[in-house]
Amino acid sequence: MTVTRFAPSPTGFLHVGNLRTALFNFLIARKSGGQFILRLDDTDPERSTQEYADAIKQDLEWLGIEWDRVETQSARLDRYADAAETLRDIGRFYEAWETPVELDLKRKKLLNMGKPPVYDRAALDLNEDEMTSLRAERGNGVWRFKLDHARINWTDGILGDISIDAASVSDPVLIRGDGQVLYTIASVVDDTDMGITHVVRGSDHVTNTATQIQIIEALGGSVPAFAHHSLLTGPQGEALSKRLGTLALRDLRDSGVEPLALLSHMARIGSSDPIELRSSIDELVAGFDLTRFGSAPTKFDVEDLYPLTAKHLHAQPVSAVKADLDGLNIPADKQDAFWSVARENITTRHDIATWWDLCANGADPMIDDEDKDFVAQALTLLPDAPYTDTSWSDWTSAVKEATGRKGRSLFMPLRKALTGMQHGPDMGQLMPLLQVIKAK
RNA sequence: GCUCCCUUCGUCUAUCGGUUAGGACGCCAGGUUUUCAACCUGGAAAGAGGGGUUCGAUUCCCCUAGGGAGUACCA
Repeated sequence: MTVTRFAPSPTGFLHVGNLRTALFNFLIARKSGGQFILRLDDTDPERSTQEYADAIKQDLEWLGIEWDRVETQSARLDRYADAAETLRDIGRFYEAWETPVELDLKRKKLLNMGKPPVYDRAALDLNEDEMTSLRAERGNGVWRFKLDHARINWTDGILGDISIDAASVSDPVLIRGDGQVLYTIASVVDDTDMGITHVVRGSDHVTNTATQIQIIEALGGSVPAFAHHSLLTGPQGEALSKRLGTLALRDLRDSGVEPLALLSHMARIGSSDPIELRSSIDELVAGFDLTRFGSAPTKFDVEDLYPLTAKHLHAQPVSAVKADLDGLNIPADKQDAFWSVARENITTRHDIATWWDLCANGADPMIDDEDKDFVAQALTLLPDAPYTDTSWSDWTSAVKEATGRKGRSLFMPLRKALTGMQHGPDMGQLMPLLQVIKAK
């Protein structure tokens, strides 16, 4: 059975980049009838918080991305200790005592010589006495996984055949000096234990994947299918990380982006399938195909979400916006009529209020100088509210009769006088809802 | 610096050596509409640069330029 996971660390709010990863894994699982696990990678106690963990769940729930179960790394520390023991037993794990400053120095030295900044494995040459004195002097060292210096190959679900020389990568630190287990091993132990079959993550992880493949093999696990999607960039191709502050899912929600608009966009952007608004998650699942995604960096423009949001809203029945309408104190008997005139003139739900304000409180008239007399004359022919379905046509017919104006020059000045705008809902339908005509 | 990935209309992309280089979104124009939207029709719009290989290169190879990522006792 297909088992996928989304493994955010609860150290911040989810943003569009995270969502893409979550959505891919979710869709793959759903499409094959498999399982989707939400895994909280909280091995870093200094940065992980319960608040962020809760926020992540809320954001996914808002979007309708449902997980089959939640796993938490902090509850699985004994499993990581077991794995560490195994690696020690088979001679693939070694302790090293260089301080961060020393490592930094070594890196710079190699860099200056034009060589890759790879850890030199000096700790491997330590004899028992040296190790004992280092331990006495500096306490516990870090534990590094001893890579097998061969090429690591895999066929990536998106990138195709990848080959990375293990010698170009440092032996990864798996356990810190203070004993804290690091992501690299926690992740592979979890993936193996949880039977993860497909790992889709950002291409910032390709090097991790190379080393993790060796760790999985060393631990006797089976290597899942890996796929690395391209990273999102801003509209100008700039790194998205610079703008992530404004691209948190909760900020998008607050600015009125609709879940299905966001989902429809994120599930297709970067693929050869057209980005179209889907009306349900099931539709998204049905049309999802990982092989259609390219590996080039993908430009993301938050503005693209609004046309989709508008389109989604235009198709919604009044029942879908009941809470919004109630919130504006729109009488129940007027909601149907109001929504049918308002929905095609809004981009987000926030815009609903503008139209209701027009209906309830009227608008400052917009009257061109050359239409002054015409509008004044017309207004004398306009009866007082309430209006009906035929009020607009009755009135405009009377005005036409009295003034001889017709067509656009007849209607537009009247629209502007009543609504203060030259565009908006169908006037015939709007009239019955207008409670105040300020121009009068 | 080193490693990996990448470069086709404004954007996301198709093309497995021979195409009028296709589609979608966006944009523009016309139609329709009292307005906007929607809808219909039409249109503009692309192979980073330079070398090869080949009868023929967007496609294969090399170089250059550019973009993204990694190079942590973060994830």
